[in-house]
Amino acid sequence: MSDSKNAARSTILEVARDAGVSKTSVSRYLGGERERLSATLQGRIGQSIARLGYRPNQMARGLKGGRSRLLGMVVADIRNPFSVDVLHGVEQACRERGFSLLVCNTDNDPAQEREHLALLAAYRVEGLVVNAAGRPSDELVALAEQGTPLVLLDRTLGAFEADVVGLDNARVIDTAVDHLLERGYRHLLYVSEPPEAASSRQARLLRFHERRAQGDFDGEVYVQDPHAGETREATLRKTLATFVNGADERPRALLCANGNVTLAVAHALRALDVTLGETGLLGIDELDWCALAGPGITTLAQPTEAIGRAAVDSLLRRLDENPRHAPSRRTDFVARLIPRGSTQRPRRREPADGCSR
Amino acid sequence: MSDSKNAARSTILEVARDAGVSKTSVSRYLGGERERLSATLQGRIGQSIARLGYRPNQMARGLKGGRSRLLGMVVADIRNPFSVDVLHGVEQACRERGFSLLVCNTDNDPAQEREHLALLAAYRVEGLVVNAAGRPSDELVALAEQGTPLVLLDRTLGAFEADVVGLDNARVIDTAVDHLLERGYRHLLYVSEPPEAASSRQARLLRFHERRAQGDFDGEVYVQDPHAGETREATLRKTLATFVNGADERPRALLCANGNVTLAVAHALRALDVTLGETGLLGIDELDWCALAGPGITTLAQPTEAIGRAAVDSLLRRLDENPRHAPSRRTDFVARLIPRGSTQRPRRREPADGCSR
DNA sequence: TTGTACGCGTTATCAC
DNA sequence: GTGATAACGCGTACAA
Repeated sequence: MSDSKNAARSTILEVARDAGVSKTSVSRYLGGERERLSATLQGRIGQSIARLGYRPNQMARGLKGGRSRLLGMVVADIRNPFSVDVLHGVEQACRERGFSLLVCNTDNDPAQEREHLALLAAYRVEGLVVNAAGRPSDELVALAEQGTPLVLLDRTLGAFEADVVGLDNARVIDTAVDHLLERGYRHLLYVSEPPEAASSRQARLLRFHERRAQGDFDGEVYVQDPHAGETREATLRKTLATFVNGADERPRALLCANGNVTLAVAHALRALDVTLGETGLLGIDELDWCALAGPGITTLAQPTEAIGRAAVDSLLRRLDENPRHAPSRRTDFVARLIPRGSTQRPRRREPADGCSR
Repeated sequence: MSDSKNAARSTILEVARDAGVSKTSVSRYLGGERERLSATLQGRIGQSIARLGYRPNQMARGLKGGRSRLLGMVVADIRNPFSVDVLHGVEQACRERGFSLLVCNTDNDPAQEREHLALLAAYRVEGLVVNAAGRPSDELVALAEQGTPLVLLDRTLGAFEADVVGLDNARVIDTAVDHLLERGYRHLLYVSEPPEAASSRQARLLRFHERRAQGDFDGEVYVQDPHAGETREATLRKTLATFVNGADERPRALLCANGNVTLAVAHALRALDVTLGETGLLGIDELDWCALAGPGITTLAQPTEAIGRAAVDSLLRRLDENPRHAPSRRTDFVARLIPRGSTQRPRRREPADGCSR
């Protein structure tokens, strides 16, 4: 359109000169005080801005007012669809509230987490959404002590004081167990990733133990090998084989603690040629493909986007508060059951037919 | 450890005072000129930094030197696993090269793309990895003209001059078609999202047309309804039903242009109770669950992380170049075939057995 | 209604 | 070796 030269970034001063006004007027024009300027000036300034393709420098802006308009998010595993969905919610909420989001992925590595937190601190983010692995790092504690509002996603961090947004973990286990019992399964194997690393895993596991203690069903627990690779797959497969082919007569079902586990278990069961439904399978976390595997995998869907939005809400609320050290809040969500074929026991029990669908 | 008060962020000046030195010395200490300081000073400064928990303000840093050490990435759809994998590669490469990454998701919305680009410009990112939807926005052109190095991911943008990193689209179609032909399929349906929005889609589609013109097989093309929802599913299902149950005797196969299409097609085929393998299915893009659906879905896996890293490499290389307007480079990658059951035609052809596996 | 002057935290350029 | 001082681009009292 205009003859925008291949010039470098222009500054507010250049705009001012071009329009024949002072920096202040330009600044006001940009800062929402447009009404206080005469129509003449507004026109001239607007023109100059357009002609020069001027963009205010957010760095300088943040430097002055101390408000970076930046929020940070630390994600433990960006390749986990659940995390991405939550991230998506966080992102949208940020945009709506006029903040930008700096996203960091730690790949579940404490070292990377430290590094990223330092970075976010360096950019003076005004708040932080953290989906952390393991114990709170020093960096995180330091940030909290400096008064940076913090929201923990999904996992609490020991005695660490901070707002938490996540699932009602006891309730999700209850829903899962109830569904399985209702469908007639009486011998359950709960498969989880190592619970040490995340409080939500602990909470779910704990509840499973509690329910088992009530005596409605036989219950076992298998904690996955933390080291990825062939070995893990093999051990899982072996464990599942033992469970599935167990001697007892009670209908058996698997309960997967999260989406990753569901994926791994589904692979293992497939390798073992297990018929889903006959052996029950229920996974926490809904995934794109759950309807596609065998007769469909029953899941408990978390309201992922809502969780993300709630995290931002919680953050901004705290940003507005004066006594920054108000008691920490906890926001719990409830998962929604999506019943599919994997928890539908076959009517007749005639194993003669080799057909596995 | 130390008595870190709940104080606000400390500045370089405070550190200087605390250590009884000048800001300059502190700045040198941090800026890699540590050797030029006496051991005494180094000690004092180090202590003070630790005691005050000092972190340099990246905003101020960027303001002065003009180097934000920030790279930007615009992702068209963060919920697409392919995008996330590439992002993961970009992220790692950034870290290794000492840059931070500002990630923006546009949800394929040009308005959001504009907004995000403006934001990235405001933060003075030194380079941009763009996975854009549709035509180049003014914002993008403006950024390019200002000399911000740009790398386009997967899609070129018309006549727009910029480095491009992506797949060799002709080759991936060749590999796909060759595999299907080799497996005996002779009637192919190519399913794609609307090609207008992305050059890579166009390139693949074009190549499919070219191959069909060679006469080795019957070929049809179905372009998905761009509007998501029930209607799209229904039309897709109907189209596939017509194709699969077609009168001709030639073995039929579906070729899906990308991961999203594969997912949609898999759902539709399932609803239609189509036996995979008998009707072939091959998808571009590898997904977590491809081994789980029916007999497994054959895919062509893109080297996603490598693509991400290559994008950053290309970016940084251009950052170092003096004649910023060097001819634009193109980096092409090759997809890897992962054969599974969905392209394995059954040996015997006895439709009497109702078993679908 | 408009302009001047200062400070935000940092680095770079000088002097000492 | 070390330290004062001037930018960097912007917002904002304050003065006019």
